[in-house]
Amino acid sequence: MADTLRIAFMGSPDFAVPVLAALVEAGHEIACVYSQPPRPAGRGKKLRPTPVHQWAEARGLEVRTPRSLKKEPEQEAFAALELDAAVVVAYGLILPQAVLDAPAHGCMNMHASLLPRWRGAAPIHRAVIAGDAKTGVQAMMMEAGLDTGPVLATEETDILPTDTTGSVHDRLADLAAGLAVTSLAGLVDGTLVPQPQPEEGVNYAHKVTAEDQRIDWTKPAREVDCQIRGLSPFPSAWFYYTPDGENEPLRMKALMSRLEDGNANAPAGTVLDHELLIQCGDGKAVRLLRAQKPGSKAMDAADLLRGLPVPAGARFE
RNA sequence: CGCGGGAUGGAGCAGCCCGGUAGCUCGUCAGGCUCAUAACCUGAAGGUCGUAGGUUCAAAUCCUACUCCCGCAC
Repeated sequence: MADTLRIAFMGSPDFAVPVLAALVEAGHEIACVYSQPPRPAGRGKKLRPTPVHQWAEARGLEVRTPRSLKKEPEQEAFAALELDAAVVVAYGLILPQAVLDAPAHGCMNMHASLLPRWRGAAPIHRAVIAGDAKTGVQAMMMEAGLDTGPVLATEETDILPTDTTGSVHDRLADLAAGLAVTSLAGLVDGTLVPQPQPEEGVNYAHKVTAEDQRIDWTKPAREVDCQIRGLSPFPSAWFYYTPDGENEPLRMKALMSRLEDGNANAPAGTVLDHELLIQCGDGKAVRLLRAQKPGSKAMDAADLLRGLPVPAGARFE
Protein backbone atom coordinates (compact mmCIF):
# COMPACT_ATOMS: atom_id res chain seq x y z
CA MET A 1 0.00 0.00 0.00
CA ALA A 2 0.90 3.61 -0.47
CA ASP A 3 2.49 5.63 2.22
CA THR A 4 0.42 7.34 4.81
CA LEU A 5 0.06 10.99 3.96
CA ARG A 6 -0.82 13.94 6.09
CA ILE A 7 -3.67 15.62 4.29
CA ALA A 8 -6.50 18.07 4.68
CA PHE A 9 -9.92 17.33 3.24
CA MET A 10 -12.07 20.15 1.93
CA GLY A 11 -15.63 19.44 0.93
CA SER A 12 -19.25 20.10 1.79
CA PRO A 13 -22.13 18.09 0.30
CA ASP A 14 -23.04 14.41 0.26
CA PHE A 15 -20.99 13.89 -2.84
CA ALA A 16 -17.79 14.56 -0.92
CA VAL A 17 -18.44 12.22 1.99
CA PRO A 18 -17.52 8.92 0.28
CA VAL A 19 -14.23 10.43 -0.82
CA LEU A 20 -13.37 11.49 2.70
CA ALA A 21 -14.40 8.08 3.97
CA ALA A 22 -12.18 6.38 1.40
CA LEU A 23 -9.19 8.51 2.37
CA VAL A 24 -9.69 7.64 6.00
CA GLU A 25 -10.09 4.00 5.07
CA ALA A 26 -6.86 4.17 3.07
CA GLY A 27 -5.08 5.06 6.26
CA HIS A 28 -4.16 8.65 5.59
CA GLU A 29 -3.82 11.08 8.40
CA ILE A 30 -6.60 13.63 8.13
CA ALA A 31 -5.02 16.65 9.74
CA CYS A 32 -8.12 18.76 9.34
CA VAL A 33 -11.45 18.86 7.50
CA TYR A 34 -12.63 22.09 5.94
CA SER A 35 -16.29 22.57 5.13
CA GLN A 36 -18.77 25.35 4.47
CA PRO A 37 -20.09 27.00 7.61
CA PRO A 38 -23.44 25.72 8.91
CA ARG A 39 -26.29 27.56 7.23
CA PRO A 40 -29.95 27.99 8.01
CA ALA A 41 -31.60 25.16 6.17
CA GLY A 42 -34.59 22.92 6.32
CA ARG A 43 -37.96 23.94 7.69
CA GLY A 44 -37.21 25.59 10.94
CA LYS A 45 -34.38 27.75 9.59
CA LYS A 46 -32.11 25.90 11.96
CA LEU A 47 -28.41 25.97 11.41
CA ARG A 48 -27.36 22.74 9.79
CA PRO A 49 -23.76 21.59 9.40
CA THR A 50 -22.86 20.22 5.98
CA PRO A 51 -22.85 16.44 5.45
CA VAL A 52 -19.05 16.46 5.42
CA HIS A 53 -19.01 18.46 8.62
CA GLN A 54 -21.34 16.03 10.35
CA TRP A 55 -19.47 12.98 9.13
CA ALA A 56 -16.10 14.34 10.21
CA GLU A 57 -17.32 15.56 13.55
CA ALA A 58 -18.93 12.22 14.34
CA ARG A 59 -15.52 10.61 13.89
CA GLY A 60 -13.65 13.10 15.98
CA LEU A 61 -11.87 14.86 13.14
CA GLU A 62 -11.05 18.52 13.51
CA VAL A 63 -13.43 20.59 11.41
CA ARG A 64 -12.90 24.16 10.31
CA THR A 65 -15.63 26.19 8.70
CA PRO A 66 -14.20 29.54 7.65
CA ARG A 67 -16.43 31.78 5.55
CA SER A 68 -13.54 32.54 3.30
CA LEU A 69 -9.89 31.72 2.85
CA LYS A 70 -9.00 35.09 1.48
CA LYS A 71 -7.66 36.46 4.73
CA GLU A 72 -4.18 35.87 6.00
CA PRO A 73 -4.99 34.32 9.37
CA GLU A 74 -6.93 31.52 7.68
CA GLN A 75 -4.18 30.98 5.17
CA GLU A 76 -1.57 30.87 7.87
CA ALA A 77 -3.60 28.39 9.86
CA PHE A 78 -3.85 26.23 6.77
CA ALA A 79 -0.12 26.44 6.06
CA ALA A 80 0.62 25.58 9.67
CA LEU A 81 -0.92 22.14 9.12
CA GLU A 82 2.22 21.25 7.18
CA LEU A 83 0.38 19.02 4.76
CA ASP A 84 1.59 16.57 2.19
CA ALA A 85 -1.47 17.35 0.14
CA ALA A 86 -5.05 18.58 0.26
CA VAL A 87 -8.00 16.82 -1.35
CA VAL A 88 -10.86 19.07 -2.40
CA VAL A 89 -14.31 17.86 -3.38
CA ALA A 90 -17.18 20.28 -3.95
CA TYR A 91 -15.96 22.55 -1.21
CA GLY A 92 -17.59 25.70 -2.48
CA LEU A 93 -14.92 28.20 -1.59
CA ILE A 94 -12.26 29.67 -3.82
CA LEU A 95 -8.78 28.65 -2.78
CA PRO A 96 -6.33 31.54 -2.98
CA GLN A 97 -2.87 30.91 -4.40
CA ALA A 98 -1.36 30.90 -0.93
CA VAL A 99 -3.57 27.97 -0.01
CA LEU A 100 -2.97 26.13 -3.27
CA ASP A 101 0.76 26.40 -2.74
CA ALA A 102 0.86 25.37 0.90
CA PRO A 103 0.71 21.54 0.75
CA ALA A 104 3.89 19.87 -0.45
CA HIS A 105 2.12 18.16 -3.35
CA GLY A 106 -0.51 20.83 -3.89
CA CYS A 107 -4.28 20.59 -3.85
CA MET A 108 -6.02 17.81 -5.71
CA ASN A 109 -9.64 18.25 -6.73
CA MET A 110 -12.20 15.62 -7.60
CA HIS A 111 -14.54 17.01 -10.23
CA ALA A 112 -17.73 15.34 -11.47
CA SER A 113 -17.48 15.86 -15.20
CA LEU A 114 -15.21 15.18 -18.15
CA LEU A 115 -13.26 18.40 -18.24
CA PRO A 116 -13.10 20.85 -19.80
CA ARG A 117 -16.82 20.22 -20.23
CA TRP A 118 -18.91 21.41 -17.30
CA ARG A 119 -16.43 23.36 -15.27
CA GLY A 120 -18.07 24.88 -12.25
CA ALA A 121 -20.77 24.39 -9.69
CA ALA A 122 -23.33 21.90 -10.98
CA PRO A 123 -21.61 19.52 -13.39
CA ILE A 124 -23.83 16.49 -12.80
CA HIS A 125 -27.08 18.41 -13.15
CA ARG A 126 -25.87 20.10 -16.29
CA ALA A 127 -24.65 16.91 -17.92
CA VAL A 128 -27.97 15.14 -17.41
CA ILE A 129 -30.04 18.18 -18.36
CA ALA A 130 -27.99 18.55 -21.54
CA GLY A 131 -28.61 14.92 -22.40
CA ASP A 132 -24.93 13.98 -22.45
CA ALA A 133 -24.33 10.33 -23.30
CA LYS A 134 -21.57 10.01 -20.79
CA THR A 135 -19.87 11.81 -17.99
CA GLY A 136 -17.36 10.93 -15.35
CA VAL A 137 -15.24 11.98 -12.48
CA GLN A 138 -11.71 13.31 -12.67
CA ALA A 139 -8.84 13.95 -10.34
CA MET A 140 -7.11 17.18 -11.22
CA MET A 141 -4.60 19.59 -9.80
CA MET A 142 -6.10 22.85 -8.68
CA GLU A 143 -4.90 26.18 -9.93
CA ALA A 144 -6.22 29.69 -9.68
CA GLY A 145 -8.76 29.32 -12.49
CA LEU A 146 -12.14 27.66 -12.07
CA ASP A 147 -11.60 23.94 -12.68
CA THR A 148 -8.87 24.67 -15.20
CA GLY A 149 -6.07 22.53 -13.80
CA PRO A 150 -4.35 19.55 -15.40
CA VAL A 151 -5.96 16.13 -15.06
CA LEU A 152 -4.42 13.18 -13.27
CA ALA A 153 -6.97 10.46 -13.84
CA THR A 154 -10.47 9.85 -15.17
CA GLU A 155 -13.31 7.42 -14.56
CA GLU A 156 -16.19 7.51 -17.03
CA THR A 157 -19.79 6.38 -16.77
CA ASP A 158 -22.64 6.32 -19.28
CA ILE A 159 -25.72 8.40 -18.69
CA LEU A 160 -28.68 6.18 -19.50
CA PRO A 161 -32.23 7.24 -20.36
CA THR A 162 -33.22 5.79 -17.02
CA ASP A 163 -30.70 7.89 -15.11
CA THR A 164 -31.41 10.90 -12.98
CA THR A 165 -28.97 13.34 -11.52
CA GLY A 166 -29.46 11.41 -8.31
CA SER A 167 -28.44 8.06 -9.73
CA VAL A 168 -25.50 9.51 -11.63
CA HIS A 169 -24.46 11.42 -8.53
CA ASP A 170 -24.34 8.25 -6.48
CA ARG A 171 -22.38 6.39 -9.12
CA LEU A 172 -19.88 9.19 -9.53
CA ALA A 173 -19.47 9.62 -5.79
CA ASP A 174 -18.54 5.97 -5.63
CA LEU A 175 -16.07 6.27 -8.48
CA ALA A 176 -14.64 9.45 -6.99
CA ALA A 177 -13.92 7.70 -3.72
CA GLY A 178 -11.78 5.05 -5.36
CA LEU A 179 -10.20 7.41 -7.81
CA ALA A 180 -9.19 9.86 -5.10
CA VAL A 181 -7.20 7.26 -3.25
CA THR A 182 -5.33 5.93 -6.29
CA SER A 183 -4.80 9.36 -7.78
CA LEU A 184 -3.38 10.74 -4.58
CA ALA A 185 -0.95 7.86 -4.38
CA GLY A 186 -0.01 8.28 -8.02
CA LEU A 187 0.51 11.98 -7.60
CA VAL A 188 2.82 11.57 -4.67
CA ASP A 189 4.92 8.74 -6.07
CA GLY A 190 5.12 10.35 -9.48
CA THR A 191 3.43 7.59 -11.47
CA LEU A 192 0.61 9.92 -12.44
CA VAL A 193 1.55 13.07 -14.29
CA PRO A 194 -1.04 15.83 -14.61
CA GLN A 195 -2.05 16.39 -18.23
CA PRO A 196 -3.39 19.77 -19.33
CA GLN A 197 -7.07 19.88 -20.23
CA PRO A 198 -7.98 20.02 -23.93
CA GLU A 199 -8.53 23.54 -25.18
CA GLU A 200 -11.62 22.51 -27.10
CA GLY A 201 -14.98 21.92 -25.54
CA VAL A 202 -14.85 24.26 -22.59
CA ASN A 203 -18.17 25.14 -21.04
CA TYR A 204 -19.55 26.02 -17.66
CA ALA A 205 -22.01 24.27 -15.40
CA HIS A 206 -23.85 27.19 -13.93
CA LYS A 207 -25.67 26.73 -10.68
CA VAL A 208 -29.24 25.52 -11.12
CA THR A 209 -31.70 28.34 -10.50
CA ALA A 210 -35.43 28.66 -10.09
CA GLU A 211 -35.86 29.43 -13.78
CA ASP A 212 -34.37 26.07 -14.70
CA GLN A 213 -37.05 24.23 -12.78
CA ARG A 214 -40.36 25.23 -14.36
CA ILE A 215 -41.31 22.87 -17.17
CA ASP A 216 -42.17 24.43 -20.51
CA TRP A 217 -44.23 21.81 -22.32
CA THR A 218 -43.79 23.59 -25.61
CA LYS A 219 -40.17 22.56 -25.65
CA PRO A 220 -39.13 19.36 -27.42
CA ALA A 221 -39.96 16.21 -25.48
CA ARG A 222 -36.32 15.23 -25.28
CA GLU A 223 -35.45 18.47 -23.55
CA VAL A 224 -38.32 18.14 -21.11
CA ASP A 225 -37.36 14.56 -20.35
CA CYS A 226 -33.76 15.55 -19.69
CA GLN A 227 -34.85 18.49 -17.61
CA ILE A 228 -37.03 16.29 -15.42
CA ARG A 229 -34.35 13.66 -14.93
CA GLY A 230 -31.60 16.24 -14.64
CA LEU A 231 -33.32 18.03 -11.78
CA SER A 232 -34.32 14.86 -9.96
CA PRO A 233 -34.41 14.32 -7.09
CA PHE A 234 -33.19 17.81 -6.31
CA PRO A 235 -34.22 20.55 -6.81
CA SER A 236 -36.91 19.06 -9.09
CA ALA A 237 -38.70 20.21 -12.21
CA TRP A 238 -42.30 21.24 -11.74
CA PHE A 239 -45.48 22.35 -13.47
CA TYR A 240 -49.01 23.37 -12.61
CA TYR A 241 -52.06 21.16 -12.82
CA THR A 242 -55.57 22.31 -11.99
CA PRO A 243 -57.88 19.31 -11.48
CA ASP A 244 -61.44 19.60 -12.76
CA GLY A 245 -63.60 21.53 -10.35
CA GLU A 246 -60.66 23.04 -8.50
CA ASN A 247 -59.65 26.64 -8.50
CA GLU A 248 -56.16 26.46 -7.12
CA PRO A 249 -53.55 24.91 -9.36
CA LEU A 250 -51.40 22.21 -7.81
CA ARG A 251 -47.69 22.67 -8.02
CA MET A 252 -46.57 19.26 -9.16
CA LYS A 253 -43.03 18.04 -9.07
CA ALA A 254 -41.88 15.75 -11.85
CA LEU A 255 -39.23 13.31 -10.69
CA MET A 256 -38.93 10.66 -13.37
CA SER A 257 -39.96 10.49 -16.99
CA ARG A 258 -39.53 8.61 -20.23
CA LEU A 259 -39.51 9.83 -23.81
CA GLU A 260 -42.36 8.45 -25.95
CA ASP A 261 -44.23 9.14 -29.16
CA GLY A 262 -46.98 11.69 -28.95
CA ASN A 263 -49.86 13.04 -30.95
CA ALA A 264 -48.68 15.89 -33.12
CA ASN A 265 -52.17 17.37 -33.27
CA ALA A 266 -52.56 17.87 -29.54
CA PRO A 267 -51.40 21.17 -28.02
CA ALA A 268 -48.30 21.02 -25.85
CA GLY A 269 -49.15 20.25 -22.25
CA THR A 270 -52.11 18.05 -23.11
CA VAL A 271 -52.39 14.78 -21.22
CA LEU A 272 -52.83 12.12 -23.90
CA ASP A 273 -53.92 9.10 -21.90
CA HIS A 274 -54.80 7.93 -18.40
CA GLU A 275 -51.22 7.26 -17.47
CA LEU A 276 -49.59 10.66 -17.56
CA LEU A 277 -48.40 10.82 -21.14
CA ILE A 278 -47.93 14.50 -21.86
CA GLN A 279 -47.65 16.09 -25.26
CA CYS A 280 -44.61 18.30 -25.79
CA GLY A 281 -43.76 20.86 -28.40
CA ASP A 282 -42.19 18.73 -31.08
CA GLY A 283 -44.84 16.08 -31.69
CA LYS A 284 -43.29 13.75 -29.16
CA ALA A 285 -44.35 13.21 -25.60
CA VAL A 286 -43.07 12.55 -22.13
CA ARG A 287 -44.53 9.98 -19.78
CA LEU A 288 -44.31 10.87 -16.12
CA LEU A 289 -43.24 7.84 -14.13
CA ARG A 290 -42.78 9.47 -10.77
CA ALA A 291 -44.14 12.70 -9.40
CA GLN A 292 -45.12 14.51 -6.25
CA LYS A 293 -48.09 16.62 -5.29
CA PRO A 294 -48.12 19.26 -2.57
CA GLY A 295 -47.94 17.89 0.94
CA SER A 296 -47.10 14.37 -0.15
CA LYS A 297 -44.05 12.33 -0.76
CA ALA A 298 -42.88 11.45 -4.22
CA MET A 299 -44.90 8.61 -5.69
CA ASP A 300 -44.80 6.31 -8.66
CA ALA A 301 -47.36 7.22 -11.29
CA ALA A 302 -49.74 4.39 -10.37
CA ASP A 303 -49.91 5.46 -6.72
CA LEU A 304 -50.26 9.09 -7.57
CA LEU A 305 -53.12 8.47 -9.97
CA ARG A 306 -55.08 6.53 -7.35
CA GLY A 307 -55.45 9.62 -5.25
CA LEU A 308 -55.29 12.23 -7.98
CA PRO A 309 -57.02 11.22 -11.19
CA VAL A 310 -55.60 12.87 -14.27
CA PRO A 311 -57.96 12.18 -17.18
CA ALA A 312 -56.92 12.22 -20.81
CA GLY A 313 -57.45 15.68 -22.15
CA ALA A 314 -56.30 17.46 -19.00
CA ARG A 315 -53.83 20.26 -19.42
CA PHE A 316 -50.56 20.77 -17.64
CA GLU A 317 -48.96 24.17 -17.39
C1' C B 1 -40.26 31.62 17.24
C1' G B 2 -39.89 32.44 8.88
C1' C B 3 -44.89 30.87 5.85
C1' G B 4 -48.14 26.90 4.68
C1' G B 5 -49.95 21.60 3.83
C1' G B 6 -50.30 16.60 5.82
C1' A B 7 -50.52 11.99 9.35
C1' U B 8 -57.27 7.17 8.38
C1' G B 9 -56.23 -1.33 7.18
C1' G B 10 -50.06 -3.18 2.60
C1' A B 11 -50.39 1.53 -1.32
C1' G B 12 -53.14 6.08 -2.68
C1' C B 13 -57.30 8.84 -0.94
C1' A B 14 -62.58 10.37 1.08
C1' G B 15 -64.98 11.32 5.68
C1' C B 16 -63.55 16.13 9.80
C1' C B 17 -66.71 22.53 8.73
C1' C B 18 -72.83 20.40 10.47
C1' G B 19 -69.70 14.78 16.79
C1' G B 20 -73.06 9.03 17.01
C1' U B 21 -67.69 3.14 16.94
C1' A B 22 -65.15 3.84 8.97
C1' G B 23 -65.72 4.18 3.21
C1' C B 24 -63.55 4.35 -1.90
C1' U B 25 -59.79 2.95 -5.68
C1' C B 26 -55.89 -0.64 -5.72
C1' G B 27 -53.08 -4.62 -3.62
C1' U B 28 -53.21 -9.47 -0.94
C1' C B 29 -55.71 -14.41 -0.14
C1' A B 30 -59.69 -18.00 -1.64
C1' G B 31 -63.19 -19.41 -5.28
C1' G B 32 -65.64 -18.61 -10.15
C1' C B 33 -65.85 -17.24 -15.42
C1' U B 34 -62.63 -17.38 -19.81
C1' C B 35 -58.68 -20.25 -25.19
C1' A B 36 -56.22 -16.68 -22.25
C1' U B 37 -55.01 -12.17 -19.38
C1' A B 38 -52.32 -7.00 -15.45
C1' A B 39 -59.65 -8.29 -17.90
C1' C B 40 -64.39 -9.64 -15.39
C1' C B 41 -67.59 -11.82 -11.10
C1' U B 42 -68.11 -13.55 -5.84
C1' G B 43 -66.22 -13.86 -1.05
C1' A B 44 -62.34 -13.14 2.88
C1' A B 45 -58.44 -11.29 5.83
C1' G B 46 -56.56 -6.62 7.31
C1' G B 47 -57.52 -0.22 10.77
C1' U B 48 -57.09 1.08 19.15
C1' C B 49 -58.40 6.84 12.32
C1' G B 50 -49.69 9.77 14.29
C1' U B 51 -48.89 10.18 20.13
C1' A B 52 -50.68 12.06 24.98
C1' G B 53 -54.31 14.61 27.44
C1' G B 54 -59.17 17.47 27.55
C1' U B 55 -64.63 18.52 26.43
C1' U B 56 -68.97 15.13 25.81
C1' C B 57 -73.81 10.21 27.15
C1' A B 58 -70.73 9.58 22.65
C1' A B 59 -64.73 11.97 18.99
C1' A B 60 -61.43 10.06 12.95
C1' U B 61 -64.66 14.31 13.56
C1' C B 62 -64.27 19.83 18.72
C1' C B 63 -59.93 21.85 22.16
C1' U B 64 -54.56 21.66 23.95
C1' A B 65 -49.58 19.84 23.71
C1' C B 66 -46.11 16.79 21.26
C1' U B 67 -43.77 13.67 17.32
C1' C B 68 -42.89 12.71 12.28
C1' C B 69 -43.56 13.88 6.99
C1' C B 70 -44.09 17.46 2.72
C1' G B 71 -43.96 22.26 -0.11
C1' C B 72 -42.22 27.40 -0.18
C1' A B 73 -38.48 30.41 1.50
C1' C B 74 -33.10 29.72 2.46
